[in-house]
Amino acid sequence: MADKQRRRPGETREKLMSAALELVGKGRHFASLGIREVTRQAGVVPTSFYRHFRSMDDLGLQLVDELGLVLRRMMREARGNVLQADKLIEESVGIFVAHAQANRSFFMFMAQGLAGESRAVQEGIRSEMRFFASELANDLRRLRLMQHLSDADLDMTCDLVVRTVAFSLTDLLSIAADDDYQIGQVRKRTSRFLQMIFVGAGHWQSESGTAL
Amino acid sequence: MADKQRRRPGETREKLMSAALELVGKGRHFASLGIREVTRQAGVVPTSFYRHFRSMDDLGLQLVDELGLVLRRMMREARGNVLQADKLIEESVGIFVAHAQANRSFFMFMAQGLAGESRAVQEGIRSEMRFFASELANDLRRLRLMQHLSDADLDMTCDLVVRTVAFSLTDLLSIAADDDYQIGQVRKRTSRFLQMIFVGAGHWQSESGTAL
DNA sequence: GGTCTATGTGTACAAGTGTTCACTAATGTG
DNA sequence: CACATTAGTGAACACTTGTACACATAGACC
Repeated sequence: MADKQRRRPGETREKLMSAALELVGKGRHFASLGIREVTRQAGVVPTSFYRHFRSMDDLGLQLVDELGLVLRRMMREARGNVLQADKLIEESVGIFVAHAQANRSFFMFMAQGLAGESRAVQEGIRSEMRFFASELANDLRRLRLMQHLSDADLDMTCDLVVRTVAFSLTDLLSIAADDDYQIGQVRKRTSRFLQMIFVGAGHWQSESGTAL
Repeated sequence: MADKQRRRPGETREKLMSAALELVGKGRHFASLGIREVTRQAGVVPTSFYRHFRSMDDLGLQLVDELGLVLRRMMREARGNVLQADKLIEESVGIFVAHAQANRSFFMFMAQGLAGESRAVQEGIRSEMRFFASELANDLRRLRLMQHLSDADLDMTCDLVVRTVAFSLTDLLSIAADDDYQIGQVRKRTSRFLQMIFVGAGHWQSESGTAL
């Protein structure tokens, strides 16, 4: 008979969230997942779902929270590894790509959620991105970079940077996970995007009312 | 009795595609739509679906084709209205926003498809964006702008521009369709993004190996 | 030890799903 | 006009779906 043992508290909850991520990782879209499908993937009986989540949207929201942790880990590593700016951009993009590869499903979920079905998930991810951008702005201030920019302009720049990197996700996740050549291409292209943005930021204010 | 009259050829096909778009416009995600649901919305019997599409993915692909037409119309209008560059960026962004508002569902479908479930749809949309970017590059060449950039660098710049605008879609579509103030905000922010990119492009090459 | 709560299980059901089949009417082509 | 093709219909199928209910057990607390 199936055992009704109580395992580690929250174990089933994690299994359900992982199961959803696994399905997303396999190419499914989160919006198309059903409760039964997720519980099946998790090896749990359907009714268990309701012990932890009220709906799939609820599960999505909790995934966003975990996504926040993943992003924060990534930020911490980036801050540790690129203290003195030299190849700052390449390093950061490299770390981003590495994390995106290591947590492919999570980042797929993020990319999906930006235009997803649940308004709340959408707003959650957007909010994570805002936070990320504001942290980036703080780091640049701390490193005394781009000091000629007003706070608002610096925020805008960082917003643009974060968006650009986020968009690279769709490139990154659309190629095979082990296609190192293409991954390198994405990394190079993303780096150049950011370089161009920073060149623009470096020359901002002074001519923000130029032609074109 | 239900009439089995044959209407205008392709009428049901259009009704089905419109129905899918309507559902997307109502906030649903394309990946979560079912055949029965779409046919119901179209006011057609489920079996009719198979007369025109082999699956929902197929319908999605045909929507991408139509999306291409919408984008081309937009390009044509932009080319007509901003011939001599002055407020080029603001004008173009304005036209984009206007079209996005007028074809909200279409652009929602586009935003969803970028990280959607169907690989083919994904690739189709990406391909439309590439085309758009290359057309933009041609226009800039024609206007003798950014002539100091190599072809590759110009292509990269236009790619970045198109991505930035595309990302604005998620902003635009997440706010109410009649919230003119917020729409204005998005337009302004997008314009400034593009300005910064073009400032960067304007100062490229000369210092592409700078610090940072 | 008794009781409460949280977490697990199995069964059940009505509703919705994708797809197949046989049938019918309108249209285009000879 | 005859006829093949196209585009519509309704009924039926075997599954899957979300959710409700009753029940079991482990651990926490008194």
